[in-house]
Amino acid sequence: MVTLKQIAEELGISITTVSKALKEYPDVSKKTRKLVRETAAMLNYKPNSFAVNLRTKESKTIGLIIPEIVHHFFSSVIKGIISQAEKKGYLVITLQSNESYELEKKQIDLLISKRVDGILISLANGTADYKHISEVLNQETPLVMFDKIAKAIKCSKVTIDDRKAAYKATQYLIDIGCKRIAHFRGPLLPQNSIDRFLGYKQALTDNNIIYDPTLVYLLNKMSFDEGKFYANQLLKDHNDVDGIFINTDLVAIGAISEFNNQGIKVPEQINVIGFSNWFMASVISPSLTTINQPGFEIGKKAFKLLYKEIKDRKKKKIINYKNIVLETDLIVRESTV
Amino acid sequence: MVTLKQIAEELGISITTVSKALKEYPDVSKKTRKLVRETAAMLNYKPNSFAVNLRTKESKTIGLIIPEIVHHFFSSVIKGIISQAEKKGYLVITLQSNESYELEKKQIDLLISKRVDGILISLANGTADYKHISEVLNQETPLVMFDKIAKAIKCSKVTIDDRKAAYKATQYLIDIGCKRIAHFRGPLLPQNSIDRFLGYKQALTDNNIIYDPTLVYLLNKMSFDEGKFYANQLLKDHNDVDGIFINTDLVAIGAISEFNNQGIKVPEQINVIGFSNWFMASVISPSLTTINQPGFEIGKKAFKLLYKEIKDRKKKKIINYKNIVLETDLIVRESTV
DNA sequence: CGATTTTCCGAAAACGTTTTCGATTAAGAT
DNA sequence: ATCTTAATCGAAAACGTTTTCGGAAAATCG
Repeated sequence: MVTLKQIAEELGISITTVSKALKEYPDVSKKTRKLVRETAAMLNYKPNSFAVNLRTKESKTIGLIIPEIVHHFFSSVIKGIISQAEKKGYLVITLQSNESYELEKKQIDLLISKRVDGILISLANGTADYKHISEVLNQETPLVMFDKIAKAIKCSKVTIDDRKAAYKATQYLIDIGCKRIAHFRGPLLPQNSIDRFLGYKQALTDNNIIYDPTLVYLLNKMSFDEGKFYANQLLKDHNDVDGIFINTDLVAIGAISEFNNQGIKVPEQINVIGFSNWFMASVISPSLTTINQPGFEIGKKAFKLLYKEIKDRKKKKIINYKNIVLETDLIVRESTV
Repeated sequence: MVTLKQIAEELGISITTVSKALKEYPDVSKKTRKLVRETAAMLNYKPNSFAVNLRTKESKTIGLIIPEIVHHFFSSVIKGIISQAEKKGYLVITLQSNESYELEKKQIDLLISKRVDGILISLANGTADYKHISEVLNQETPLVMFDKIAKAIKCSKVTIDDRKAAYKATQYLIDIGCKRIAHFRGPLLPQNSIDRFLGYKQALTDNNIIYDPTLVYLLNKMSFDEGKFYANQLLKDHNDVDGIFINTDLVAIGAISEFNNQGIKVPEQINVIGFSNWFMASVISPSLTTINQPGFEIGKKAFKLLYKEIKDRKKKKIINYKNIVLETDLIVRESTV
């Protein structure tokens, strides 16, 4: 591995001059600059990033913690983050919390130890207290949250308006004539499922439909099988339901599968709307009407915010945290009339 | 940020002793070791990894280059790699080549510049020459390939036996009574689609079924829509096909969708087998019979090989490259009788 | 031609570790 | 008491870069 020293010896000049020449300092003559550049290229010189890091105190690396990698939405986010980071010369270290608070804590520690320049995180479902996050903030390490956030923490965030999106979905069901609209909701944590439930409820009351709690089913694992299970349950409990807004595409697909099996026609007998717009939703039949959750965009925006904060901190600027809320679209497909 | 120096001053001993105490050197007394440990903990000391890297010449970080992140198989691989790496104290930097040779080259350069301890890579479809890979190997940087590999390169590899898997799939179609079996194959690069085609062909001839080239369709983008398109084409060209082995689940799902639309019963009229076992395959209807490509396992094994090579190189051991070929299973579902 | 400015270069310190090797002290042996 | 050995510590070099600051040489000016 060739070093500045070797280039210096090769040319009979000092290390200092070589270093400055390569960084285009104005106080080294154009002639030597060129000379240094050429021999550096010839020797295939690559700066030792360990030394650079030590000297400059930054690694041009950020950490990313997500609950689950094998997941259409999150992998889209990762892609958005990485694509944007690469443009700015940043590399990203990805970690998976597996929805576990304990792991999340360890991983934050790991990243801090590695001295990443910043952290991007979507909280695990299991995370209820935020000491580990506060510590990061105290250490002056930039951090931005996305999707599954903690409202109480003072930092930049990028999310969608779950409540509004859910409202939009429910309103659509109402608009196409549904009178009895059920909802499969998620657990009490994270906030997202609460907001989606609230949006659903709000849409009902705004349209003078009385909210019936028995039409709301609380799922825990949010799996395909749970979708099937509760679809079956729903059919037993209520024979008059004509529309259903479901917290997650995967569950919705499970429900549709169950409806198919039982000979219930979607959308003729029951209209189904999912949430997230997983790729899957477009290829099943009937294809699923759903809310598009722009993962790639969320990732890009999250990185941009983090990048700005890193830069601002370096310039000792005061940083004002932003709260970006991305728009969601209702994507109408075959599961609604 | 607290350093060794600060701990040393706090205790009135030398930096050397502090460092050695923390690393449990036997030449520092148990008493001081304990003392140092305690004050280090009290001051919340975290070694500066930049300095450690510089000194030890290793970063405990590996690079990972994959063609596409938003992809069930690859994200499973990532998960496998990260989970295993974490256990061994390694962090992983993920990059996406987007199936582009140029990008792949740049990213390899980037990782080398960052001085990762090793590289894991699945080649882009666009890569035909391997100079960039050879360079890595020349630099003595451990590298292992997985899934989309270059047979010509001397390094460890982990793959599945595409040919055998395809043979298995085709044989199954024959076993359940199919007489006219079509195949949707992938492009000429990477090797995988060739091998799968070869496996298909072999199974036919081994069963005394004459190979009919008009039953093989070469797709390029391997998309859902292409699946639909060629399914339609197949129906026009041949009315006697009773089974089809398709290179990729996504295409297979497209084909099934087209068959559904045209009122062709799967599996009664046409049996369909896919490849990869994307999650999607289990939730569509009819659910898809397919070959399970164990992404998570591939990732784990790939990291383990890389890890071993990193260790061996440090010990100046001679390294013998391994070629791990993982078993695949045929997962029978509703798309075959 | 002397004075002043500009241009160009390099010495040296610093970043925070790790590790070698020699020094000092304490303990044990004679 | 002296000598040997073991136990404990620290000085210093090294990893490869960046950057400050001062100095020498060259160019400009009066």
